[in-house]
Amino acid sequence: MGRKRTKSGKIRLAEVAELAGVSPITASRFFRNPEALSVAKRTRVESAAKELGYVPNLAARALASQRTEVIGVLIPSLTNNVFSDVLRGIYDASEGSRYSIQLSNTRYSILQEEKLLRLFLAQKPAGLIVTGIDQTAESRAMLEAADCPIVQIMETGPDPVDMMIGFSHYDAARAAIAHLFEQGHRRIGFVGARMDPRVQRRLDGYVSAMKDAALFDQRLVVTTATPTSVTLGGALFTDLLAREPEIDAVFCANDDLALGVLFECRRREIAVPGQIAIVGFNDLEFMASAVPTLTSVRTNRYEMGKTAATMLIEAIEGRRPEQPVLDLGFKVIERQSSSARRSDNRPGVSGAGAANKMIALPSSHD
Amino acid sequence: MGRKRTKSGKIRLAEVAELAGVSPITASRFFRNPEALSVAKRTRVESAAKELGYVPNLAARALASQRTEVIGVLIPSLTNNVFSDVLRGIYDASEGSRYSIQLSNTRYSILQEEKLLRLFLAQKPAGLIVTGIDQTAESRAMLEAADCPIVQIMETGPDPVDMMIGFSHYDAARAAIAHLFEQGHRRIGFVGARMDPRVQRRLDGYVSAMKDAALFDQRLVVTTATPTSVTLGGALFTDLLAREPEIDAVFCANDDLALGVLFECRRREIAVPGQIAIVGFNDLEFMASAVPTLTSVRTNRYEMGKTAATMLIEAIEGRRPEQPVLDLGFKVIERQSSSARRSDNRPGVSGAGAANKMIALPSSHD
DNA sequence: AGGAACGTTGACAGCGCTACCAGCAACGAC
DNA sequence: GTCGTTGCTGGTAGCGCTGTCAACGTTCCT
Repeated sequence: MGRKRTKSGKIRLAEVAELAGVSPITASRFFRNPEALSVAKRTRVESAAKELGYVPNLAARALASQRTEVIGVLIPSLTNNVFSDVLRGIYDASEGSRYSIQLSNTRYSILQEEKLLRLFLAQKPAGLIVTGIDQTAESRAMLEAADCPIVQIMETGPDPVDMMIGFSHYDAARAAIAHLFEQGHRRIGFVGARMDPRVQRRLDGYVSAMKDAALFDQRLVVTTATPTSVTLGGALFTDLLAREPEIDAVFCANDDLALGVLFECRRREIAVPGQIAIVGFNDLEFMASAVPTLTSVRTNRYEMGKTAATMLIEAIEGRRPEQPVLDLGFKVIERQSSSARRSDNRPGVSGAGAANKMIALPSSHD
Repeated sequence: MGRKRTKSGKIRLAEVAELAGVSPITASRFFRNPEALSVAKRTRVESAAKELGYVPNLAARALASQRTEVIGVLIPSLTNNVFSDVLRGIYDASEGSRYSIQLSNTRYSILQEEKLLRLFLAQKPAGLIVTGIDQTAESRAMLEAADCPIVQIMETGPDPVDMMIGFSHYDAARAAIAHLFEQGHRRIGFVGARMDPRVQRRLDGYVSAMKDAALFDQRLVVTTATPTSVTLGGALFTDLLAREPEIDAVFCANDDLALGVLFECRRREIAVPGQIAIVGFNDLEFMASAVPTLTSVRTNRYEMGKTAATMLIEAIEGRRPEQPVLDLGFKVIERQSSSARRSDNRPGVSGAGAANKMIALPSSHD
């Protein structure tokens, strides 16, 4: 009557239990909460499972327990370097745990995010990682009604749904501008692409810092909804120069744009930082090795992903972190591209030689 | 008797069936094979499902049907730009289908890959995408025994497990070297990092091309197992120059290295391409916007991911592609950094000006 | 010595869905 | 008119695991 071996030849929990001489339910407990077993049975089940090469059937487990061991991750982009670092952190943290990552790409659309959220939630994930704090009202309601831990990543803000880990893009932008002020720059342009909420907040930080110094001018701001790229950095900078030839610095909303600006300067024989200083955002690896080296705002992307996933897993397992909102901060990494202005006698258009001399400038930090 | 509404308040198939006035099994069929229903019942079930907001329980479905709707993807790195493009293609292709992507990172370890493969296979995935053709014997055996379609991506080779989509890294490297030969370069260095199998094959292609021209010299090759980076490109190039100061071109195993070499040249005031030509690999976005623009070998990464996933899904659903092995090819995109050597009178060390003149050179393609 | 408290174990009854097969009507072939 | 054949539908019986609860033995307290 009782089926012996399953037709597919797969090892089931029942086989393990039989070999170990315990009931199936005891074997089941071994995999969920080993401490609940006596040491004798624990070792018996363990060796039986190993001997048979038992692998639990996740679908059956999910069905019976009414929950899955899936962590849903919603990010806006798969190509942006920023997110690949975050993702790597998330995957690293999930590795070795029982949880698996289910990734979806919102493509910077909060409507798409809402749709994906609905899909995820229907499968009762163990936890959820979502990007940012700008969800639709509907998404927000779903998140709040969800009976699983949730971490919002990439930025901090008031009113977290549950846990939150990130930093203030607004403050980071202000710090970048403050650094440029310190170095003696005054007419500082802003170059931004994609203009997702976090880039927007960087712009807000830029605007407020400039206004505080009574230096704000709308003509200094060039943005586009187009996805970011190095080439785009050059194009936006070209626009900026056309509007406002007298700028002495550019704050770029990300490093790709900054690199594009650097190349465009080289193309136009504009000395960096002699004539124009450049500051990027994120501190991608290449910033330290460009010529001149490029100043940027370092953000802890890998740590953000890793910590988010770690916190989430802890919370799933009932150990809520003492500190549900974490600000990982940022750091302005000062390099050659934003060194102090030397003098007023700007090098002429044949300034390529001058640009080369920049190499002699000391790299401030890092 | 029969339980009415599930305690969790969730809508089940039974509720949909009841509202539609059909048996549960008929409702079930609607979601798997709508054509099998009469038009009347089909529309009834459809509207009932919509009205109740029914979402199928994937765990139950997987348990009952003994298979999942998960496509496993094994890639070696999450940070490498190359893979993020491939991944984007895979996710784009899976979107809208019933299949979900389960991603794992082998970290360039075939042992790790074997472990992950075992894990994946135990959950009976609907299909599998694996990177490359260098699996362990054990992995290979598991793949061959797997009863699901499999696509190997990133390169082509003999003896596919099932389907395969990629290109020949060996041929691509040879084409890059042939291009440099055409431009008059002879002492061509090779710079490579990580040295995973595909980079190794690029090196093999380089070696064979150089040997064919009787120009091979072991001192021209600088490699390291270290993961690639822009900074590393500069360091490896420095090594190469120390070994062999008389080189006139560098073939970089990827674009990050190429950018690092470019920066190092700038730092050393070596004219590109006047004194040294640079060719990269992959044709990342920034290559077209560097100064000088950088020649690279374009590979169709996004298409590779997208086509792989599309082929896989087709195969899962029983429509095996007529052509199970697909070579997506490559293309040498000739840009300023590898333009023809002009003359023998090399510009002096103050060659930065000369480098700037490069801007005037026409960009060949793209 | 009695009883509470604890730690450990097992029986039962599904979780929500689908594979399998049987049934039934409608239709055409002979 | 009988017999397949086809198209559609439904019943039965699980898929492999776990939640719940009861039962058991042991220890410790009073």
